[in-house]
Amino acid sequence: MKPANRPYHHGNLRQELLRAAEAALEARGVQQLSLRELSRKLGVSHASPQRHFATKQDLLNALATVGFQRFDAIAAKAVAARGQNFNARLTKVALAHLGFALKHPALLALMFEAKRQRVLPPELHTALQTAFSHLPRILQEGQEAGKIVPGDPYRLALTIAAVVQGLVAISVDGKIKGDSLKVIVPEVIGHVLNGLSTGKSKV
Amino acid sequence: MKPANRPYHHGNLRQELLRAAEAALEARGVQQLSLRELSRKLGVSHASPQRHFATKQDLLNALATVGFQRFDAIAAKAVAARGQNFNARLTKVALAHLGFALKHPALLALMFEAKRQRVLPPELHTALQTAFSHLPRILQEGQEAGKIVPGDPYRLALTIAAVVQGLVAISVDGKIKGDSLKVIVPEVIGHVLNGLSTGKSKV
DNA sequence: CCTCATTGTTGTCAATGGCTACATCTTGCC
DNA sequence: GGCAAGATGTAGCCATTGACAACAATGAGG
Repeated sequence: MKPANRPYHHGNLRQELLRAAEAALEARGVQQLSLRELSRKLGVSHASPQRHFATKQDLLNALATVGFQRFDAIAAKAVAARGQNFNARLTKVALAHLGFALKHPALLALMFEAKRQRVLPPELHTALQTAFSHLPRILQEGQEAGKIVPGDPYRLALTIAAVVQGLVAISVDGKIKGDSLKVIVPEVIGHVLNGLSTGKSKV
Repeated sequence: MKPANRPYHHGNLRQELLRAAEAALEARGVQQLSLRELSRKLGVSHASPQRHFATKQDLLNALATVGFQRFDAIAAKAVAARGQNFNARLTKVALAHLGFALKHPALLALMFEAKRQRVLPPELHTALQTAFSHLPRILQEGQEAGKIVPGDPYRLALTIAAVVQGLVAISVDGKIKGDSLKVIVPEVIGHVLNGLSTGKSKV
């Protein structure tokens, strides 16, 4: 079965499994994801995944964890862009969030499904926490500059993330009534920021 | 196997299957949902579900459909309450949405997961559409009264629904950093409504 | 080199979803 | 009333799957 040119030890089967799993996930959904199929596709035996993921759920959790880590990296990058006004920065983060959602819809769904487990693996938990830890920083700066209404910055920030996540959830194929989220999100974020800003009356 | 006091024909196996499936879903998650287990629990043969749901996914879709229908009913009721100011009515709808989410978390997750299918069954599609058709009506009235900023009422309404749905998705066990969504949601909705209102400067 | 932990393999098992052929009940029609 | 036809439930089978256990190959540290 094994091509004989490939060494007995695969080398980095864990990484390859995650890669293949993500591909299969986006291609055919969680329900159709089979460990044995992954093994076949990678040319290894059907039991080898067990050395890296004790159970199928463990693999899914690992997948969700790297998902949140990538999400975190994107958000961090978007947040890092300094020197702009708050609205622009917040919109940037929201669009980064949206971009991830449009690029990896199945993975994002898996991430939030994994989060629903009764007890989550610590890595998943921390990855989840840190992934949503960026927005508050911006908002806090906004508050210190007197441009954002007072209140727990974490909660205020959550509003932005929630809007994007909710729009993604409610949309079908990244569209709402035929209009792309890429158009809708900035518009909606504009309304929300309008609500979070101190005394304004632009329309 | 069959107790002999129960007639050969169950009578309303379809309904019972849906009921049992929802219970099992909330109790143990989608992954652990087994048609055969449902059959055993209802005391019927393992093949009988096929008469009502050609495939397991069909059952899940039916479950999602009734979910959206119940969701729709709740939203409709909340919307129907007339004679109040717009903020109160919109908040009411949001809280109804939240109440559903807290009561049937697994079902709600299933609903939005089902929605991700490449092609959705027509009943599911229409149930989904109508479930989010109530908010726009209120907002439109608000616009006609000049209290809500102009724009497609459907999009504006979506903002409310998206916030709730997103908060639910991001929260863990109905809580965010230890604070119940029941406290957070009205607060956040307040901010968003502030952003959707015409000329205001409260705060 | 030689031990031993790591990683991969083969073989097996129970459970599952789905299929087919068959049994039983119900309804509509004469 | 009864009977034909469809609807609903059953029994048996199959391929696939996730998980487990016993064994094999590899490579790293002494």
